[in-house]
Amino acid sequence: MQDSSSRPYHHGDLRRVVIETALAMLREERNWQFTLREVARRAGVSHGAPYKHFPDKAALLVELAMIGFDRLRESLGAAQAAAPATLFEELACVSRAYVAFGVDNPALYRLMFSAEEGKAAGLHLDERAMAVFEVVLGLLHRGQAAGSVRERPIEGQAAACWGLVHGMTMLSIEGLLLPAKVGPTPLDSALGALVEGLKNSSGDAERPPAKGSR
Amino acid sequence: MQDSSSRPYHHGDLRRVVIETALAMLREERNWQFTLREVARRAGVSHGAPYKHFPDKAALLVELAMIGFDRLRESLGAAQAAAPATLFEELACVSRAYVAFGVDNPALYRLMFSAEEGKAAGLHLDERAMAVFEVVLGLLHRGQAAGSVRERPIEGQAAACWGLVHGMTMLSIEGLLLPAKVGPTPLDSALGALVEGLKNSSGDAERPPAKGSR
DNA sequence: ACCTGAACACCGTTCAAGT
DNA sequence: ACCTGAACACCGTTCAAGT
Repeated sequence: MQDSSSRPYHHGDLRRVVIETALAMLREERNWQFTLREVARRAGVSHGAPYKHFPDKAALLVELAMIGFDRLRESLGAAQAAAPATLFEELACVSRAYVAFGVDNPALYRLMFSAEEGKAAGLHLDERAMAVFEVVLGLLHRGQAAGSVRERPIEGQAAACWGLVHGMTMLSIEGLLLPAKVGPTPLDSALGALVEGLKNSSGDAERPPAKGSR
Repeated sequence: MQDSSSRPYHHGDLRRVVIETALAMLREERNWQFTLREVARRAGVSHGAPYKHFPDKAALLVELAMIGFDRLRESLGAAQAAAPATLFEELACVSRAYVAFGVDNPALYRLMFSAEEGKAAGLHLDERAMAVFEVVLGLLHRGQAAGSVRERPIEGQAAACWGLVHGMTMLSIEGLLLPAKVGPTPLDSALGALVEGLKNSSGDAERPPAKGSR
């Protein structure tokens, strides 16, 4: 803050600049296949400079993915705060916010789920992903406590929610949910069906699902 | 067939060889980021040769994706043929076959949903994807005719199934369905919840979903 | 008609050298 | 401590030239 103008170029904090430039490029394209050299070009540094702050291009990608998960979780939190009282309405709001995040940030969202590393970068990435998962988990947990969600192992139901919403997001991004084929509001239809399955439908909740359990 | 041994090298039908080499490489790695030059190397031709059969690397990728969709649809068909009588058991079998296909062919599966073209290549790719979607659609259609699937717009419910199964497949491939977090059989749990929502549950099927319809 | 090999413009990554 | 610029090995793509 003090002498930030003393050396306007030769860059005070690359790293932040690199990250923000990359995020901007992800916002512009729908592929996350940007080139490290162009990031450097846009940031106004030589193409070797980023290597003082990231060991790898992969390391930068992991960093971006983690930021993406953080932002997604924030989006979900905001949607949750603004949601109506009913638990299933809340679930619907959060789901819509999730899909909207993916559709608004297709390149970033796809990058988040392209891992291909995770090993060398430790499990920090998976941790961030799990933070998103736990939003759903907490929601269903409250629902179960309140008696509106049926009494089944909760992780399976949370996985169902995540899977459904993630799947709808990816299909939307890929442009595969053509209204002609899939109806005007596929997400709401899908949520409707799933909610019907999660709901503790007035009495017959204790009955085991089927006869051929085995 | 006739004089296939007259020129054993200098390649009778590259194109098929290129495609099969690429498929083999997709089977070995979990990224679809193979290099065209290595395909040529493995096929024993110069790196320029493939360009006589594919205008682009992207064109080869589209071709591979179409093959992938065809194989997926075949897998689903086989699972359907071997499935038990109940419609929801059939749905479960098909779903399990779907996820298994993705988990067994992670690179190919991810390639199939990486489009990024679709424009120049015409809509042939989307057509193949829709053939997969229509397996689900047909299944639910029969279920509705038999009265076991509730009377809602069927495309939305089919979209729900596709979204759920696609999402579970991708999360599985990405290794994000950790048993510790998600339970031992997340797919079955998820299917259970969804099926509960699709089912025409003995009488109360005609009731509209909620009061705040608007 | 099909394939080769040099060529071009580009990458990711490294490393001595500058400040 | 941080950045530059040449260098290396590699790509995708093109194109004259071979058979």
